Amino acid sequence: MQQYQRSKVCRANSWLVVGSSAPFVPISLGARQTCPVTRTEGTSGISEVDHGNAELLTQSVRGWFEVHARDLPWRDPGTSAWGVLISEVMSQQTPVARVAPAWQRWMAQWPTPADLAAASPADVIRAWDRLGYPRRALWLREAAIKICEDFDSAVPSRYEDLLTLPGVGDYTAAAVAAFAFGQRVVVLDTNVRRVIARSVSGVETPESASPTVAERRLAEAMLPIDGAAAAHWSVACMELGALVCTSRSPDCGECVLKSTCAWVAAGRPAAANRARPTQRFTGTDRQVRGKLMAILRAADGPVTARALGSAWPDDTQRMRCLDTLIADGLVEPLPRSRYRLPT
DNA sequence: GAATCGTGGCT
DNA sequence: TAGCCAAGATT
Repeated sequence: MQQYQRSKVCRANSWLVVGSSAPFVPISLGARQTCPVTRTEGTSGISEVDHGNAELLTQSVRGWFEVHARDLPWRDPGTSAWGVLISEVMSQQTPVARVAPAWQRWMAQWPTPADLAAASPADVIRAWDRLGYPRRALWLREAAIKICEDFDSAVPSRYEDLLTLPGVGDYTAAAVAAFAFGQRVVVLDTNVRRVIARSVSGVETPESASPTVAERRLAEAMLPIDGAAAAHWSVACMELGALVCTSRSPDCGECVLKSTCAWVAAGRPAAANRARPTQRFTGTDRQVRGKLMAILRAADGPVTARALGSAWPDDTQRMRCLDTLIADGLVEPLPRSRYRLPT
């Protein structure tokens, strides 16, 4: 039998109410009375958000974070907005543990946007080392130049301005606005999406590949009113997703939300198998590009086409990859079939 | 929406 | 072992 909890509609957030004429049902059969959200039957819209219970959830995670947060270098209170931006871009699709030492070296070399704006592409590509996706290093340099030209050499604080920087998308713009400037913005990364999907919506993983409008509304409804508190919740939620509520093997027994988690209450049902094309890496252009870049990074000066031949035996694929690297601005072609990192 | 874009650790 | 996964952005 279902126990309905009729959540209170906060008048200040009444715009969140969607389809309020439909009957209320709990978000899942196992949802406890502390589940902060109910849905309207037959829709995916949010009916109501119980802000009291949402606050309990966010407070729990924030309290956990205060005890278990990793000691990452950019979490030093003295870190500049520039440092935050660098940490966020470096952390895109790259494990944080691998980012930390690179971030420290990077910040020592280019402590301000103006410093990086004066660097050469070759310098930033080498400093990027093996973080992966080296285009991010070029975008960061271009962002530094734009910051100097359009924003008086200071990292902009507005989400909309941050979005104009190359390599800065929704997540990174929101993360900088929140973590560097204490603004109340929804920070929806893969960790936050997973934690909310499980603890509130009762499903193992978010349904869609990219955040939906419904997800944003839900995340917005759960966001603490105060900007600093909202940012603290976001970073704490990300940390919980990274350390406890992980994608592959969540440690529910040690989770602060175990007693209120909708997914745990439902018996941790597995997500429906959606046949994703298993993305292999071996033999792809990405691997070849990586090998070519590794040779160019290690070389002091220009490299011959013959030297690059050792990267990959397939001439056609190797040359195709070299062309795309040139098109991306990661490689500079020279006369007599020689190549180098762009100066 | 789907494809593309590095790298290395973990299971 | 081979696949999965990691603080996404761009085209």
